[in-house]
Amino acid sequence: MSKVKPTKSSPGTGDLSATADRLHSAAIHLLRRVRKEDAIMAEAPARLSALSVLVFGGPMSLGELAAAEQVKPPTMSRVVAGLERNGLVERFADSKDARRVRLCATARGVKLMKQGRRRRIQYLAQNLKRLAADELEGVRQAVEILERVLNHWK
Amino acid sequence: MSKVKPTKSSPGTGDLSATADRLHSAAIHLLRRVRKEDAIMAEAPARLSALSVLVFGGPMSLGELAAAEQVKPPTMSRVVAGLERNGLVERFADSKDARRVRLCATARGVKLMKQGRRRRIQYLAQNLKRLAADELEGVRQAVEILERVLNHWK
DNA sequence: TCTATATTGTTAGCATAGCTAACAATATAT
DNA sequence: ATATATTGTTAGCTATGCTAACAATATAGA
Repeated sequence: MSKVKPTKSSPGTGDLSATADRLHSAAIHLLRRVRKEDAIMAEAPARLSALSVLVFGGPMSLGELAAAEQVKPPTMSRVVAGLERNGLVERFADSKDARRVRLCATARGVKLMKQGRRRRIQYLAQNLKRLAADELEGVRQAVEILERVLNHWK
Repeated sequence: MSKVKPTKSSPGTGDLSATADRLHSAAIHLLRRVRKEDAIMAEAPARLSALSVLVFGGPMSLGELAAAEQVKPPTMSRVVAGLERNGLVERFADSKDARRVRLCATARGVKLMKQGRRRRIQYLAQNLKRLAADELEGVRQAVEILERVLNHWK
């Protein structure tokens, strides 16, 4: 996008602006690519993301899952309905509170996530080949930084 | 997320898998946050992204814009229709080829993009404050690496 | 030239995914 | 016992992705 020449000392506003824009744009395009790969799994991105939380985070209620995915309950309600229809998630009654629903990934759901993981390995490995080892390390560190920032976001 | 124990030899596979997953997840959550900010502008993400390409890349045809945004022409057709309805983009006839449409950002469209940029500066600046200068630099370099990878993606 | 093919963009129709508003069912507090 | 709060669903809106089918225009070939 913008050709920001390393403007002198202070990591200045212009630099930050460019980084913000480019990070935004990179995220958009990265997700578009990954979506094309995930299409083979016949599950849409929001579903895969929610399923991932259930598989790696363990069973939880609908509200908790919605909070984890930062969407409103009605949205998650429909996402879960789709996952349930496809046999990837099961609902159980909460013994303590009849309003709540306990959501669990099924064996098939877990299997699908593992397949997706394998697919992403292949996909990324194929496309990160031209990266030097230290560049890959740079990406890895940046992801950690981003996670930290996102977790403490205001 | 996943507890991938570094499975045997090849230095990368488990690590690469985790990086892939976390990068994917970080991108999803980053966009969700940014979308909440952009909501104030009353323009949806795909529109802002397309408008950004027009503002910073100059006028182009619908097909070119679709290619730049990696979506199919019908999708971009509707995105542009929305931008046009809101007075952010104008269409002009191509003098050489009556099938083609020349898309231009209006003054209002340019202004909106600049406001959005300013907003993102504030937004990111606010949330990157706790990053050390070298961490911020790390993010910046990682964005460059990602851009390069995305540009040469297969 | 006339005709066949290719390109460019639109429209229609489908699915996913976000939202708010309004509701039912259940828990909790007064 | 009644009022209020919480949890989740349903209905209905918008936006964004897709494919298929079409119209309009350009281009290539007989």
